Amino acid sequence: MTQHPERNEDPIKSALSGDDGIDFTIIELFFFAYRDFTSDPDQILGEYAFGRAHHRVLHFVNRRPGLTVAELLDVLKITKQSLARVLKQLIDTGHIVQVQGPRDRRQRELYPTAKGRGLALALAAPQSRRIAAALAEAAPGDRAAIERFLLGMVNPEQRAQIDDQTATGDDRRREAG
Amino acid sequence: MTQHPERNEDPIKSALSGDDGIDFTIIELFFFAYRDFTSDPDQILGEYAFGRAHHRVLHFVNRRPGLTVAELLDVLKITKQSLARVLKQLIDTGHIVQVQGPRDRRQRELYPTAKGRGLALALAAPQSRRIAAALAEAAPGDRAAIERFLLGMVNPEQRAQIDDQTATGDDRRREAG
DNA sequence: CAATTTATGTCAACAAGGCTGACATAAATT
DNA sequence: AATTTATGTCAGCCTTGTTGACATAAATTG
Repeated sequence: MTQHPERNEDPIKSALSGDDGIDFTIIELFFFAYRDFTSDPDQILGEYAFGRAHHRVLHFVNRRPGLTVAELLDVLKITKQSLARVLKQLIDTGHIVQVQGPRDRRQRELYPTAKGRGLALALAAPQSRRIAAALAEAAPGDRAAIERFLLGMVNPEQRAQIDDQTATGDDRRREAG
Repeated sequence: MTQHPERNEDPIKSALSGDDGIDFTIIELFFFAYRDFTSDPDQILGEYAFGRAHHRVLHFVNRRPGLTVAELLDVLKITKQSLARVLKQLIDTGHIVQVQGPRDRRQRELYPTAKGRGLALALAAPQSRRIAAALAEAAPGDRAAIERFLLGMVNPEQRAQIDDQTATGDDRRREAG
């Protein structure tokens, strides 16, 4: 009985902890890890007057060249208008080009240019280095466990999409890990 | 020689993949995992007209009751003004109370109220469930590997801060796997 | 062929939550 | 007494998300 009954306005002095049945350790680690992970490309983006929104668009256009605007909206889960602004800037600055869809000429297939590819690689490099450093201390087999965990954190409906994506010409080092 | 020399404006048709020396698999998994992880509390927050900024403040005030405004700014890595807006709302709605610092009376120690504690728990619950589900398929020892990895993703200077935090009355289940 | 649906683009307006810079106050420190 | 520190607050700006409405061209359907 360390806790007295308290009025609603009273300060609670005890820390919320894992004892409350909530996995605060991983909740918090995930928060800090992602915060620093996304901070890596920010300096580079600043030089181009771009933000994280540009980074995400550039990333997925490089990962899935030829994807349509509708597909990109679905991956990013943002609205058309939010995408339009940053996409326009990326096109105007020559990082991305639009190609009329071959089957359906209403569609606009999005491709990176050499410039866009270069920037995407430059942005991903420090993130990849951070990951490599974090994995350097890991035991063999940890990579697979970490990938399983991260995939398990994704909404089930979305997992197939990611599997497709990563299976399409992706990281062969997973096998060699 | 599948690639011809290209002009800068030409579309690049090949997908960026792990072959480029970048760990795109984990970069992307991390993106999707975090996106869905943060989406969990959003419905609840909507009912209170709160956003993720409120969630973060509420979370850390519950995890470290009595922390000062300056300490909170340091943890969140945002500016005083950004914090002021959401903190004021959380105080006005009775989720957080300020207590004059006992040693230094300029300081404002931040504490959750019963209401604020309740909301913090409600917000963390679906996130914890998601983590538990992702870990359910994991092998024994995977949790430790995942925690090491996530901690390894955090900037080294910040790690001590997190260690302190999670060591202070935190998740004992780490021992029990 | 005409009507409808679809993929995209665009305009206007708005909100959340970051940011900076400036200034005020009270309390601690020198 | 002067300075520094912790906090609060005002004004204004930017990015990136939102909604709703409308335009166009192309595909699809009746």
